[in-house]
Amino acid sequence: MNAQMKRGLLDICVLAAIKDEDSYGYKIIKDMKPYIELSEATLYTILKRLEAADQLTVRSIEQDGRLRKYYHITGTGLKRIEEFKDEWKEVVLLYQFITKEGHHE
Amino acid sequence: MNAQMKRGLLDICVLAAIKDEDSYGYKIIKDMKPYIELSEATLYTILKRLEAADQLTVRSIEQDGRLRKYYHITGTGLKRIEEFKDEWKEVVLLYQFITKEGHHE
DNA sequence: GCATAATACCTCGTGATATGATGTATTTCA
DNA sequence: TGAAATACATCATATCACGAGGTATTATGC
Repeated sequence: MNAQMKRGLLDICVLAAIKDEDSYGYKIIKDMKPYIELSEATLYTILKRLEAADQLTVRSIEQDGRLRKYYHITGTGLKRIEEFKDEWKEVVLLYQFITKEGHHE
Repeated sequence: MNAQMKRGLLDICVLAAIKDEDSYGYKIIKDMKPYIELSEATLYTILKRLEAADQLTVRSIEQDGRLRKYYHITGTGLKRIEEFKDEWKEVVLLYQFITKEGHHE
């Protein structure tokens, strides 16, 4: 999938990836890989953005001397997913506009 | 629809708007309005981009002293729409990932 | 034992691009 | 006569995905 298409989808995907269970950077990338690929640089940009927007919270855990940051979705984050579902309806209409035959009257 | 979501869709929408019948800037905006709103600044940016990518051709027509530029889709443009349909399948899978309940095993 | 890969975090610079603001010129209509 | 609609255009700005590069630890293969 190209970069333009990803915009508007990636944020929501990351929220979805931590929705049911707190997760951390490396795992999020692996979990999303079958559906969409994103670089670490992209993910950390997104996580920062979502944290600044109060859509997730962070909790640092030291495990065997290795740092791990767990991300937890907030109410605002869950709301964002719900809003996306509404927006999706518009996207589907747009898809129909793109694929329908004979626009002219 | 937010700006991020529009990216990756707008180019294709403009191509779809001229797919069956040549059209010009102002009309394209009006035709797309029920489905997606875009400013003139955005449209002319897109038209320039699509022309540079050989996805459409331009033909200037003087009508009652008023300039009108008609845009015509090329084979490359039609191919782009077809490619988008494939990409759409990935987007739908992504939507399922976002909306499914219980990601954890 | 040692190199390579995997895990796990991070920053910086760049390129692509949607949009508001702004400008030009004509026609239509109240 | 003046406002709105038609129709084009440019520029500056903000957002954002990503490649390139960096640090440190643990696991794996030879």
